[in-house]
Amino acid sequence: MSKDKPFHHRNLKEALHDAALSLLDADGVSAVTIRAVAREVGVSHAAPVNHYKDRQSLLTTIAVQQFQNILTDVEERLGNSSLSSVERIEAIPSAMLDYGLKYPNRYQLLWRRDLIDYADPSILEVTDRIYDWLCEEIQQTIPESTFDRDTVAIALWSMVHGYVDMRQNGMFLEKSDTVNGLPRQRAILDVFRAVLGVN
Amino acid sequence: MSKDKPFHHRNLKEALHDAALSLLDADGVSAVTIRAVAREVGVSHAAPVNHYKDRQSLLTTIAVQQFQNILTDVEERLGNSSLSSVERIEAIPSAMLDYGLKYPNRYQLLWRRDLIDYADPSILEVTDRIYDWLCEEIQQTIPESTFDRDTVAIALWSMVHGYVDMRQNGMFLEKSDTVNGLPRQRAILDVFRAVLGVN
DNA sequence: ACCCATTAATTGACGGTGTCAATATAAGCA
DNA sequence: TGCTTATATTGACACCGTCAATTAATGGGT
Repeated sequence: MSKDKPFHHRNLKEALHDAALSLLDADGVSAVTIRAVAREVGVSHAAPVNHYKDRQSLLTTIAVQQFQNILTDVEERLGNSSLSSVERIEAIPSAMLDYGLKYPNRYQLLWRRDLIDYADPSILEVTDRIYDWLCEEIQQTIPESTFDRDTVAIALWSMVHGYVDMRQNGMFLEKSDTVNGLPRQRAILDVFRAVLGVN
Repeated sequence: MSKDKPFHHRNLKEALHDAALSLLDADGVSAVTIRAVAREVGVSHAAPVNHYKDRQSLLTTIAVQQFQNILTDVEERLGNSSLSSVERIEAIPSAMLDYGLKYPNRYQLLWRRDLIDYADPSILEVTDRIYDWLCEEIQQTIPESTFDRDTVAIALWSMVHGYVDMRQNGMFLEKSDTVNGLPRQRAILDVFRAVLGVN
């Protein structure tokens, strides 16, 4: 051990969070162990307990922050006032698609109910806000649809999530990634435009 | 140790498979450990290695069998000749929905790429056959659609998978489980009927 | 400046896991 | 019978999460 390492780290909590995220991106969620994270930061194996009660607590904190990042991205997209109404509806699906394809390991973590605590109020809050945005935009565009508003929202989000998840599992791999010159994910969204009755 | 227990189990492989499935249903995939399964069958902790190379091998074998069960269910449904064309298309989504809601832990396992080996040829074969059924039925009903056949198939399967997965994660929980007197999953499928252009 | 309560980090232990090597046992066949 | 092979056991190793006991440093009150 280097003699100049101070006993107190001063901001170990953030350092642990960063190290965990880095391990997650590099080697998947199974690599994000309490001990590995501590090792990465250069601290003893039980040090993290002062900042994260247990592994679930650490992973839940990461998930909250990631959902928050997605929400921020969504709100940035919706801040662009030159969008068509259908583009506004697709802001959330597009954000999820982009995020999922860019950070596969993070995306996977977000839906691991055996690892993160969905009862955590802060995670409920941010996912609810994303969902509310989606419903809001749907309501704006199709105020009187043949379909219940929640049904459309759930169907749309489900489709996007299912696509990202299955694709990351290697499903549909033999199918070309592009169809009619467009990426598959674009075609998937086009399918949903038929539901919305807009082009 | 009971003295009458024979050294050789004669069909340990099937016994391990059964025990694993039982643990999976009861306590989730994290409870399906090599040692717990061996314990359940009453055999030493390293006995399973003779029949399953490692944990991934055991879980992959289970996943293959479960996908096979789903395929069998699908083919039984499609054997009913009194179905409308849209009902035929929905045979696979319905089968997945029913399976996912009935066996949440098994369903979760099917999509855990960190636990099962999707490169296994037998798993590719059975998922491909399910996918081919879906494409076949879509082609029968909408031979010339504005959408690529694979796109519709992927979109439909994605929507169903995403719905089951997110619902099991507690998402959409505050939304009523029924809409207009129909279960939510039925409403979701109705949304997709709009895409198919049929009622 | 000192003391002391509080916070933060270390060390060591416990039971659990997967996996491997060495060993023991039984089966099946020549 | 005896030999080969398949199958199961035992024991070890390196991980893991978590906890209790201990040590180190901080910071506020006197």
